[in-house]
Amino acid sequence: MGMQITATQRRFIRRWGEMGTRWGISRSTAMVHGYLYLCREAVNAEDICGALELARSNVSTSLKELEQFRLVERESKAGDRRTFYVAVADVWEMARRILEERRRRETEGAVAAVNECLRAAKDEGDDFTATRMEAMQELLSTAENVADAARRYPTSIFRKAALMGGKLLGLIAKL
Amino acid sequence: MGMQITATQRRFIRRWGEMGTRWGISRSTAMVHGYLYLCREAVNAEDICGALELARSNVSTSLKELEQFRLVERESKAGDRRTFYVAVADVWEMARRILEERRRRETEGAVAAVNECLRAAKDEGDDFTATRMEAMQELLSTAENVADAARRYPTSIFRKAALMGGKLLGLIAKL
DNA sequence: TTCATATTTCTGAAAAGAGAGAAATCATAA
DNA sequence: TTATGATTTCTCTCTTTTCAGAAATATGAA
Repeated sequence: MGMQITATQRRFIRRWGEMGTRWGISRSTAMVHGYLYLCREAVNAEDICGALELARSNVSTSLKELEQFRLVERESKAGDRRTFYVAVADVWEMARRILEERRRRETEGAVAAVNECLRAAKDEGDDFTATRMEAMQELLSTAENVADAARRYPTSIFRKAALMGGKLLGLIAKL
Repeated sequence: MGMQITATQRRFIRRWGEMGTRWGISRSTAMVHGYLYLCREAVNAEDICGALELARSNVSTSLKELEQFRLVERESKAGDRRTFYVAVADVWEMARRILEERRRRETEGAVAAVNECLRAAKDEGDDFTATRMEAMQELLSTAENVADAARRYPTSIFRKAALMGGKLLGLIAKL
């Protein structure tokens, strides 16, 4: 008994899928996420196929990716061998997890790679190049440190910080 | 007289290009940027072609995209009709501009689209859907507000904030 | 204006990515 | 353990993106 979606929900999901493509997430994956976000209770993969008219395999792959992002959670019902899925409902937690996973994918190995080049440039006595690479290196590792620190705090802080917006920046400026 | 690149620089540029693809920037575009970042002085398009072995057209398109990101600036030399290019040298300013342009591309029109769906859901009396869409809407518009605020502050603040890292979050937690 | 050269846009081919369906694997009730 | 059905992986096709080369356009000196 999968949720049958209304035209409005379909429109939202389609939009969400469209946005996903611009975020480096496949359209199907983002649509599956959009659907789950609009579901009241956990649904199984078959339900998703029915509602979104996607191939079963595609839904499977999408769910796997969403689990990597930690945007959906599995659930099992007694006497039912199928897996059910729910989306993280809190949008701030959602945003945080998306950003965290993206950061991970996008800077994975970068620090090490730049470091390697940096050492080579230094060995060759190419000061200018070394300086530039050093700056890049500092940026990348700071980004990693910030992400690490961020992981240790509850979502509520980010919500607070975001809602303070400019005021917070003004505060920092005075430090 | 374009700069001839060393093996180390080539390695760095190749890496940078690779990273670019994960950031939704084409390999060539990221490579052109990497090259400019390692240049001491402004270079022209032909130089870039020579150093990176890319088609002239490709370099042209890449430079145009980099200008959209505001990562490179044009320069003209007296008695030379060609255009010369330099990359923004400060990595923090660079990061800020990349994030700003990405944010713009990735949330462009999203608030309006979600708002439209939200109104429809409300009209239909679908409270659950409306609530979820409202939350999403709040998130997206807050993101836009933060970005707007961020644009008004100098780069130095972000560097400061990033280097404070976890300490800053701890501070906010106490507010 | 004309010529020479710098730059951009157009076009098509090659590479990468997405997604459907089939085949294989895995898990659980009996 | 076996049978049944859920899930994942594989493969092939279709779509999208990237990028080289050609054609068109723009710019500036004479």
